[in-house]
Amino acid sequence: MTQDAFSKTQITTASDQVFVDMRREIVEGSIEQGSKISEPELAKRYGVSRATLREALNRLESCYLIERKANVGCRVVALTAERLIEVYQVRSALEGLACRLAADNMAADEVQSLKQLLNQHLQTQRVKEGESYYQEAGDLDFHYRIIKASKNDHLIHLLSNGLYQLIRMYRVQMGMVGPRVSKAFDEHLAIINAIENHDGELAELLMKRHISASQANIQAKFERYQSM
Amino acid sequence: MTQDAFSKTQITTASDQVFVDMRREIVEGSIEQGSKISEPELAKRYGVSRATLREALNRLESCYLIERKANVGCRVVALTAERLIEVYQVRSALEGLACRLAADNMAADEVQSLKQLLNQHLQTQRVKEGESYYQEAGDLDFHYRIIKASKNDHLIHLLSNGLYQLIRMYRVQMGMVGPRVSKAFDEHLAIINAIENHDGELAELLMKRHISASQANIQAKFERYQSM
DNA sequence: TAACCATGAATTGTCGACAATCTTAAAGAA
DNA sequence: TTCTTTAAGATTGTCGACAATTCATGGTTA
Repeated sequence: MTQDAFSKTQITTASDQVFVDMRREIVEGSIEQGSKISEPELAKRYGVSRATLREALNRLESCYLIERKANVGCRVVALTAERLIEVYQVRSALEGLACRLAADNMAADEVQSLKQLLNQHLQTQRVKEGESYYQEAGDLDFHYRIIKASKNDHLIHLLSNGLYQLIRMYRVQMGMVGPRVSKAFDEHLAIINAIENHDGELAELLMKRHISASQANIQAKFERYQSM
Repeated sequence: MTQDAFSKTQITTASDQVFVDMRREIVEGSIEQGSKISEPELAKRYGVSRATLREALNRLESCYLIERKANVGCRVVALTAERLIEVYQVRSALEGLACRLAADNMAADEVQSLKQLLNQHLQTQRVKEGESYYQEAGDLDFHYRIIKASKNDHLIHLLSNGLYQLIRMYRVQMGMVGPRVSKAFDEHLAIINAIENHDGELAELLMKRHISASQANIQAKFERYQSM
């Protein structure tokens, strides 16, 4: 079944629940990056059998949060500078594409709704000065809307189920809060304008730059983090 | 474990074997596209338990060859025109990126080796006139080398484990053999030249065009196929 | 007739136990 | 000492059975 990263999807089975729980714990760092995973231990902790746990592990592997080796076991993905660059290169290409498609497809009222969302975020931001949660959530929300507007289901799945948890893991564990708030807002605005004008080429370019800026930001933080 | 789509990776476990076997059968159409999958039936057929089979099913889902619904079951992916377009849009973006990175990274001797491979394919092509297998394999080989030359492991995984089996499925089941042989060869050559000159921008552009041409080709075939 | 509800069959999800493999640590040889 | 070998322990892979859910069939009612 397709587990969406953003909207709350229906959780029907026990392995669904374990998957969602573990995903959160890994992204937030409760389960440490790079650490070995013991199946018997985790199965006991979540109160399920190993079969159920392994089902969840398989899905976590699909979204790149853990790595498996046959007859050896699972390990939580390790956050490295190299991987960060790799992931952002892919993200840039895919979200650039999504943005171009959105510019082609998005109807006028959808654009208006997106603009409204952005203004709303700005207001919330002003009120809750310094509070980082809203920024992160707002940013995610903005990107997710554009991704969905691409109307390309395969692309949507690839980004929201495949890449975004890993990206979030870097951001959360690096404690991304930051001075990029207002700048990011301007960039978002420029992207919306390009989409509104159905200028796919420009929208793609702007999105790629926006993501590059985000990468530079997090990368700097990562290097500072590693030198400690 | 990471199952590579091209190079023959070590098969250690029973579910590995089932995964590889089923993958081939799905891609080649022995297991019909869109058909429902019965776990008990297939488990018996492959001579393994359901647990082992389900492990394989999970991996097949990761490379987009089957789709699961909770408490309902699995279904082989259905080949549709819409999905074909979606997949090729993603492929274009990702392989364009790979090609650009390859142009940045590839050493002179690697480029030479790739050129040699291409010439070799041309010769084989001339000898085995009309035989399509070599063309298909040659094309795959060429693309795979460039993908690997990107040196971006995440991208490599995404393409070779994620997208290529699905693309192959379309190509195989549409019976792609065809008049694009010599044209594709010229396009490949132009791409290599751009890479050799470390002109990443051009290499990316040419690769995207090459893939677009390939898409147009298979799409036409698909529409002809569907109208029958 | 058509729509709706039981009931049973079949399928998927989950469990605990066994087999195969890897890891660790101790014992022995160079 | 250091490297190799071996045996015990622990971990993963696989199996068959049970529980929960869905699907198909037939019967009932409007």
